[in-house]
Amino acid sequence: MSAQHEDGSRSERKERTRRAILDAALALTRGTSLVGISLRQVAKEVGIVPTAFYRHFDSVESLGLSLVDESFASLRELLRDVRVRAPEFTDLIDESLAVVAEHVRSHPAHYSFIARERMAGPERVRGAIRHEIELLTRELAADVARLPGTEAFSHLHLHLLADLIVSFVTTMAERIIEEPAAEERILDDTRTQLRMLLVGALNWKSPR
Amino acid sequence: MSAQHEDGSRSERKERTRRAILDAALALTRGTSLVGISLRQVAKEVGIVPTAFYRHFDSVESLGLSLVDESFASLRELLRDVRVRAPEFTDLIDESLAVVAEHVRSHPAHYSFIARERMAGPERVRGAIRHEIELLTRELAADVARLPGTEAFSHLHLHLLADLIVSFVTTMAERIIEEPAAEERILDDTRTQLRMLLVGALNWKSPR
DNA sequence: TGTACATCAGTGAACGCGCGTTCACTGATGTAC
DNA sequence: TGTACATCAGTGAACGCGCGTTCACTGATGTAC
Repeated sequence: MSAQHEDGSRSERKERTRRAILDAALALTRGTSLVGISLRQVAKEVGIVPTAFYRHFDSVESLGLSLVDESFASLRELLRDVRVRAPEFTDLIDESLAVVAEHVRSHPAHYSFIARERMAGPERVRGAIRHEIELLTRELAADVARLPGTEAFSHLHLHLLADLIVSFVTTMAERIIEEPAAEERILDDTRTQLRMLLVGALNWKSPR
Repeated sequence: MSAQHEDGSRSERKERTRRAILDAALALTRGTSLVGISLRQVAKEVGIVPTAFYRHFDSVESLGLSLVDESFASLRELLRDVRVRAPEFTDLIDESLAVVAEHVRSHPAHYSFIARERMAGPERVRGAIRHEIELLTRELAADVARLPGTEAFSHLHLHLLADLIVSFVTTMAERIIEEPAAEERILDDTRTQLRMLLVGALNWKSPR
């Protein structure tokens, strides 16, 4: 009856419990924040005794830091996908957004976790998210620099454009998560907005 | 020594306590969320006994709804300011942003409250914020429709442009709150980004 | 292959603490006459 | 203006509950010989 009677080696079973803890935290924070849930709620959801939690994480906060790592691993995967597939796109904006929407659909918990904890999470979690977004923006700026039409952009302006795109995609992801049934409309709207933006940006020349 | 010995009529003193509760909640949620604080913490901060809280609010959640009302009253005031002063602006973007920055500086707690609770607050608080943002976006769309250069915009595209501007200003406000010392740089960056956007939007013609 | 021992994920009792909420109360302020 | 009563913001004791964390433990799995 006890957990020890399940399949797998000891380390496999430990990893499975760790996974269950991470998933339980993602589920429980839906509609609240890490600061609004307890270690005991997580343990109960997983089906372990509260003290067993400490075999995997020091605290709910350090569990949160692991979720930040995971979520950004999935975002990097997204960026890699777009980068690899971009050369074959006939409409860069349209098809890039479709890839984003697909990722949001397959990792909704990660995207909404980041959206929530970015502003309201424990201090160290907020710091980790801020840092990861900064890295991601820099990666994206390097990608944008390879697009035709951006030759006249200064380093700063490339960064600002990348930053704009990140905030667009963030907003779109938040909206899809909030109202998944409206995904198509949200995609249409964001596409229009990005076109509005890029028509401007690509006619732009950095001063001096 | 007791609270009853302070100045003012009974209703004035009640209002003063109510104000102190609202302010205490704004202070305590800095860096967390309404879901991360307790009624007892608020009462302790104000200097009243926990049960006295109920003379003013049913729960921390309904206190949150009052804070949403307050915060959006301050945002509407901002919008009115910009609207009234816009005709005399020589540079619309530049001077509108300066007004926003000024408001963020004078009501930082309200802006950061909205930024935090928008994604992570109690369900009804999130709903109230979503609703207020929708109303604000509609107001802004009506303002934008009066600008020269927007004649070719459809109703939907006016709304999308207004929505873009709201998300820009939101992002800028979040950044100023996060790093008040960098206000000047953040303003410069946002100004550039808005120009990038508006150069595009004003060259835009709504299809059909 | 079998045995003896080490490891360690998960258990369960116990702790002191802060929580939201109830209730009957106090005493200054407000009001009616 | 003075008196008698009503109102009501704030008090303080009490409640049962879930919290994070400690500790000694159990017993299946892993390892060394």
